[in-house]
Amino acid sequence: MSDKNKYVRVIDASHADCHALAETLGRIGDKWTVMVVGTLQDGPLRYNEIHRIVDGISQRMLTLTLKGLEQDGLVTRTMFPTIPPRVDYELTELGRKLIVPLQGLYDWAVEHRADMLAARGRFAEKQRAAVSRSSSTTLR
Amino acid sequence: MSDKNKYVRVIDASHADCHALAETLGRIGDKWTVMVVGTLQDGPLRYNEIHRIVDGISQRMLTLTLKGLEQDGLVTRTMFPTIPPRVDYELTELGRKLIVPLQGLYDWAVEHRADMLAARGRFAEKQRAAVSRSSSTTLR
DNA sequence: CTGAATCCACCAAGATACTG
DNA sequence: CAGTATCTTGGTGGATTCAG
Repeated sequence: MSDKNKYVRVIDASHADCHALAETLGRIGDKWTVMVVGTLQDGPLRYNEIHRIVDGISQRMLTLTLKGLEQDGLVTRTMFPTIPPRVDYELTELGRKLIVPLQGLYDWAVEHRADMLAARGRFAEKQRAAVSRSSSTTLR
Repeated sequence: MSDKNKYVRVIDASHADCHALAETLGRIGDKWTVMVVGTLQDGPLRYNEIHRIVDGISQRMLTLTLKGLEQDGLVTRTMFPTIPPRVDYELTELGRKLIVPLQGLYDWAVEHRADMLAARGRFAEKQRAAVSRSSSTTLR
């Protein structure tokens, strides 16, 4: 495990392995999954507790997101057949391990968000300049 | 910068900051972005070189993906006004920094993909069991 | 070669209402 | 409380064609 990284210079040797990363991002890279995982990192929560915390998510999307996470073994679903019913969701060991690389990405996002926004601004500027230049040449 | 992490226990303190991560994942978490970044990590490439390597991506999606990456300042676009035209794409410093956290996620994906597939199998099994149970109770 | 433009199919996701 | 069912819609992505 430790000697594995010695020979891995970058993301992967063959680009075929890159599909693994793309596949994983396809699962957790949607709009809600990481936020739900984020709310669960401090301990188990009930359905409506998550619903209140994430705020903005619809019942449908919360249900689908939780089902997807359960399907991938990232959270456990515990049902208490009481009245009223109670369902707890909790990160599994696998889910907690996911938080580590997610943390790395989070740090990157926080640290470089300003750079990205600045780049957006410069890009928009260049776009407007290019448009005005092409329109002036075509109109005359 | 170094003392910042001392007070960050997990992903974030307030859930509001979690939006930064969700926002970033929304940009790079699509089907093609990480694969394009992966192909560019070894050096600059031309449009058609990327097109051949990524294989499966349409011209439209490649163009849109590259434009998005350029917009966010993750790649640079260099145009040579020759005939035939030639355009090089290269990771910026910001883009190369992104590879580090991406590597972490990649390692997680490779290491735990088997676990996820196993969890999928167990989930499908439980689903089928639940369906057959409910159908047998309703039919009798 | 490097795109842009157009058309189209699919589905992800929101709103709403209903159920056990 | 914890979902499911249904409808609707905006956007995403693929195929194809055109252009500089």
